Amino acid sequence: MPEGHVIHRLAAGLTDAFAGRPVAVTSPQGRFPAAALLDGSTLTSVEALGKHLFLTFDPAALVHVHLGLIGRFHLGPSGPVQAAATLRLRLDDGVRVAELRGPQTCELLSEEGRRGLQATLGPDPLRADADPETGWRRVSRSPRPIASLLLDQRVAAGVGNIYRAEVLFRQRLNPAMPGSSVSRRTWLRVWSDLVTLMAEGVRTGRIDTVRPEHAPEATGRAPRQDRHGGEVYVYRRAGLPCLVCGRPVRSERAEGRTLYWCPRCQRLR
DNA sequence: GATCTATGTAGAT
DNA sequence: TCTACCTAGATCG
Repeated sequence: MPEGHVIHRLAAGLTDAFAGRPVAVTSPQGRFPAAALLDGSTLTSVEALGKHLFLTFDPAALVHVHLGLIGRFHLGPSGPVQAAATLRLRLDDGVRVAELRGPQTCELLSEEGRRGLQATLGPDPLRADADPETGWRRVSRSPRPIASLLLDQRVAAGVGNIYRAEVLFRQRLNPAMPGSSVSRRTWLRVWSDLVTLMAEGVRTGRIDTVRPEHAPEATGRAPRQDRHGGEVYVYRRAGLPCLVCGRPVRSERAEGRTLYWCPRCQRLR
């Protein structure tokens, strides 16, 4: 489930498990040869920025991980290596292990490389240092639809397809509305909702966006049928009745991603 | 067991 | 706009 909340949870989990401790670093599948250089060094900190994860080691080294669509980083008790052919990176302190499989990126990064990457990312709703005005400048100057802008990591780093669909629904925004038509006040409402929803996602490890008054048990409407790990209004609910108005949720493929919305609750105004 | 699909992104066309 | 990446859970038969 690699939206930003997952990466922040991972950073916290890895920090809890390993920070300040020397770790055995290996790449059982061999596709991260730099593991040998890091082996035995101390993991000093783990930080999340949007969907990117940064592991800092002492002696000085920085590992950059991006899970992509299918990557997994699993934490568990120490034990023998299993399924080595897919195991890109393994951290082991003798008590706990962290195992990375299928990432889009796992690389050593220089400080300069990190700065360059950071420059491509907008504010992260899960970070205290985030400035929503940076995202607003990009939104307000763009003719692109707000649905497209929300997936742009320069607008809001860490937002993925689920949070996009859900925040647009919760704010009753039509996905096609051009960024330049979105008022600053509306953008700040969207931002504030993302901060709330994503922080809750970090806390629980799930994406739950349905307000109590719209929960199926409160309204008697059919519950979500897709098991992706949380209760949502529109994501992957195409054809099912909207939890608020009962109209069928619509979906459309755009820019390679599926967008979900309620044609009634999210009318273009 | 085979097949399908996905919460993402880069690079080719 | 399309495809590759290449894991794993859900679904199909």
